[in-house]
Amino acid sequence: MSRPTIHDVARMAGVSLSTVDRVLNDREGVRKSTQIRVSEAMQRLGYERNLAAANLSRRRLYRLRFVLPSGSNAFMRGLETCLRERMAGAARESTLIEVATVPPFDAQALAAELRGIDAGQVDGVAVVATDATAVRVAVRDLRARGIAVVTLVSDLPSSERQHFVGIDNVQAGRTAASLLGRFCRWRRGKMAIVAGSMLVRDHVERRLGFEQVLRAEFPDQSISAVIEGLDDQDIVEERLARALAEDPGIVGVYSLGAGNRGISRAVSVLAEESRPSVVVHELTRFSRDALIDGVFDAVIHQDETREIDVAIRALRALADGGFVDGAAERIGVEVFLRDNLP
Amino acid sequence: MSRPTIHDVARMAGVSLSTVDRVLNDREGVRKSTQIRVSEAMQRLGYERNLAAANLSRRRLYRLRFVLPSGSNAFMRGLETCLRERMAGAARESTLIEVATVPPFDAQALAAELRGIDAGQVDGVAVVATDATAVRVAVRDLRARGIAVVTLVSDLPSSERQHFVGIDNVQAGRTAASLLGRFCRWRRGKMAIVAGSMLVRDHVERRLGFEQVLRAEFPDQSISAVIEGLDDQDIVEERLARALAEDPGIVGVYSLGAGNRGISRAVSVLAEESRPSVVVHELTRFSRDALIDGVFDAVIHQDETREIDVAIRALRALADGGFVDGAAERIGVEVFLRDNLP
DNA sequence: CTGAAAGCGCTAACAA
DNA sequence: TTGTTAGCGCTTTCAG
Repeated sequence: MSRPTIHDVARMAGVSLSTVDRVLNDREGVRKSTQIRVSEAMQRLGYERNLAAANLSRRRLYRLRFVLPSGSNAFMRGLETCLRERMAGAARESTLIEVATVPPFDAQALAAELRGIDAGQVDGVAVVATDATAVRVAVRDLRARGIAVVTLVSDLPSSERQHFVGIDNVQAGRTAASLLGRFCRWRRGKMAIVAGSMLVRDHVERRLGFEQVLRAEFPDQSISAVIEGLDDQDIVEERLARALAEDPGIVGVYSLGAGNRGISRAVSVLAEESRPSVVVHELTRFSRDALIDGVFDAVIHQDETREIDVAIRALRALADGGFVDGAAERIGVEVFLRDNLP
Repeated sequence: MSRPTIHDVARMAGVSLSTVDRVLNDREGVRKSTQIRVSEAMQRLGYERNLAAANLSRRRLYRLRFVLPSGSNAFMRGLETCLRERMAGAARESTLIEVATVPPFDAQALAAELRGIDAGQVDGVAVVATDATAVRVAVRDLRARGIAVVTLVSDLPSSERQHFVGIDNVQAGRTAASLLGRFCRWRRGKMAIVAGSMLVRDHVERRLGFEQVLRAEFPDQSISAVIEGLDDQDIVEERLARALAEDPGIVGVYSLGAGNRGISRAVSVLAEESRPSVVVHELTRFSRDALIDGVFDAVIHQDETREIDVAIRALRALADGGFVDGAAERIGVEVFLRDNLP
């Protein structure tokens, strides 16, 4: 037969629909004894609430707010585009998506934005976190106001966010080393790391993973000093070009932050046979082109479409008082070569 | 405000709810002129039907049948497990999932199974196709009976299946070559291909992609004759072991079918320094272990969880007369190293 | 503390 | 050809 409804439960427990509804949503005003009777009836019938019907009746609207860094970072703009593309579909599933942007790396601005979010307007927030105390506090306040919070792409450990939607960055770094180490086996030398800033948690973790694996598995390769490119393509280009010119022993480059255009330019001016192997992060139209042109060897990626979908599902579930299935909603570290591009 | 409902449309068009419902579901019995009036009202209001409400009213149940090969193939068993894990969740979204298995590579058995599916019992079918005319015919009949059909993992080109949920196997082969070519740059030699059977379309495509890239990008490496292992671990082991023993020039192995346990055993008996680089397909607990032990270098994978989810979404959409967003529901060729394992 | 009744947006008899 | 009415499973007043 079909699934039991509150009618079945009501009949079995000998109460009215409203009473079943009360215990179902544990509202107050039910005598302990009847509450038990109803719960037992639910148990026995294996009752499960029909969420669609409940949402229809309630005219439930999930109001979600995404807070992203502004600026030219191609990955973040891609995330935003993807989010906007999801809006129409989400509306059909009664969820309203709004996007707010704040200056990147600016903890105060981010905290202020979060503080401005009203529980009367918003049910859940997904935020690309900047790792700072002010932000942690702001997240706690959101939660205190009953708003669900997940972090996206960049986590905020030991905060009260309920879930993190993003990749394991240590793993990403390890993967980069594993690739670069194998790619460079035929010519020992130095590996150059280009980072945005060692103040950002993701970058530190990626570097850590990279160095772990390179040292353990490819001891013949050494690591040259880290180049800080501040995620700016021009600075990246200039500093990497200088490093490559000064040290012809560099056979591999791992860029773990943004500024792929700078990497590409610095490498492609070299004669083909003296170019290092290159692994970078995030598949964008720029890194894609560089991959196709053979300037980059591999791109480590996180699937932004999936991240958005997971964040939406997670926030909806949390807003309903549910939980997130970590394993099913995991975001994996993806590897792209020229040959498996989407 | 909130979204317009049929009430709004009815009022604007000056008709009753039933009439709106009639044009909405283009049922007959509506005068052309009123049908136009109603459609215009919908246009003007930007009306979109609330699927959840419609399904509630209709007590809609999506009945989906998955048809998979039986046997010990670890990937297929993984698919089945994953499917069974989805059942409970699917039930909550009013979709009933049933699984049927048929002997692998047996087109007649598969066709018979499909022929036995009753439109009164099933709304959509996902099938791991065996490429044969009998199957194509069976698929056409299913469609003729009004049942939605998608192929899963293995496609059935130029059939009437409405969508294919699986990876691009040529791309998978190219990716394998790209990896193996780069991994073996330090020691030229031969690449051994281990296939299940060249009668299976996926395997042919993977081989094609592999050879394309190897020849174009790594002309120093040559390809030794294809070893047919019939997807059986013991046969695979024996034949690969013999090939490796007879030809010490083999520096790379690409296994594009099943039988990973056989590959692993044949390789791991060799001294570490004389082992070839190995790339195989499908992440299972066996290939995973081999990856961790350093016996395999990379695994090309298709995400079965995602495949199941996409197949379910696709079939539901098709059963409602909708369509599948190919780009959004694409299954990518994934690359796993020891370091980015889930 | 508990129940009756109306309604969410849509569909499905049954009349007219 | 069109409209009325009674639900789908759940929530929400408002009485009692």
